[in-house]
Amino acid sequence: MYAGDARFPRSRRLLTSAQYGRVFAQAVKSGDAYFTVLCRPNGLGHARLGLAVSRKALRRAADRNRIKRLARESFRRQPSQLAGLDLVLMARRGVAEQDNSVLQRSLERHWQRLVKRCALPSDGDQERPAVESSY
RNA sequence: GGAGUCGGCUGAAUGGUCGCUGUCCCUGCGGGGAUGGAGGAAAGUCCGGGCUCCAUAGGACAGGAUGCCAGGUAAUGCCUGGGAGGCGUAAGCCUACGGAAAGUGCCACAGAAAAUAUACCGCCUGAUCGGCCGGCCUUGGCGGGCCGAUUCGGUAAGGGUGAAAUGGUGCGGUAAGAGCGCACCGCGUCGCUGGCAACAGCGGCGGCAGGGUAAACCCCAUCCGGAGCAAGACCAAAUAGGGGAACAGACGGCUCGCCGUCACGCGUGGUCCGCGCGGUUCCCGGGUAGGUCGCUUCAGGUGCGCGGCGACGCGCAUCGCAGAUGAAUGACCAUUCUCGACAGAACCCGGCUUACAGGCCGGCUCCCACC
Repeated sequence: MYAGDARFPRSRRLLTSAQYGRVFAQAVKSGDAYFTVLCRPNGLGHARLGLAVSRKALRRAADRNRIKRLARESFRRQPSQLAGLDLVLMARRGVAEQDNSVLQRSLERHWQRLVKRCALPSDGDQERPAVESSY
């Protein structure tokens, strides 16, 4: 029963450019034709969502609003397994042509993938350098 | 009823569940409740204002905008009314609608010629020469007509062109012609009348300037300081740095809060000397992240009355109608219908322009039918 937890208050969002910068600096990615989602553990007890929907990807403001609302709605309805992650969602060019149900399925896939991927290296959360380039 | 034209309105509805956000109330500070929450274009950012900061004695130049007249307005490049020209049977629509008798530039092709005014073709009188024809008479002369060539002149009527050629039509006139003369139209100018004016009407006078292009330069008239809410005002961490105060090991001096000497720590170095740096606490101002204000109550909407042809103005009553800030105004489900367009506030207004599935209402015009 997650109904009581399915809210989206201010604490569940990324609010400053510093918070966005932290995610961009070192992130686990998940991408498809519609979205790219960046993810990084935040050490908090809950998840936080940030949106980066550029004017370049979606020309009309009405389209940008629709995508952002859809993403927030999907994020809000996720069970608490996302807890402890900062997420930044970026829209790609083709999104406006798709209808809501298609995009909703895409978003759910992203959430699940990122939960799995971030679970593995999060053992120590020791932020090993991403430039591990192994030859 | 059909075709057209002008103007206005609308922009799926109802219920349930889960959210976001402004305001108010309650609270055990976890939250709960009530209520408000995109547009006619919120768009393009093309004009005009308010507001804020900066600049500013006054003027000139440059640059830009506007361009028939009058009115409306906070203001306009907007709107209303009027005038002129063009289109349409009409309702109605369109107009960058000052100046080409200031100067400069450009004008392909065609055409005799494209702006200088007449050269060329053509037309016509005369002169000379040649040819042909017929007339008169004293047979050798006289005086003619027509055609051709050359030439002195006269012409601007005509010359396939072209977007455009010294205004058009008619009559007279002439060797041929020509505003050469006359009438009407056109143009210019002067006067009168009507109108605030643009302009219109009427009358007189002048035979009459001379292509187009000014969204080519330009001339004339009028207007214009710059930047924009990331404007601007305030609060203000951490870190670094600036200024100041107090305290900080020992000894000595004196004008009694400063000076001098020696110590101390760190760096350099193998070590000494030497050289460089100097601690703690508090305060002050600048300033970054961040936050607060600006931020929605107004050139405000609606109704009624009055003034005005109208845009609009005045008065009274009444209503409170988004205010976010990584940025709210949504998602899902069900039912119904004519299956739903363009599109999302970001300081605020007034315009213009552009986009738009459909639906509704009204005025006017033309045509057809019927009474």
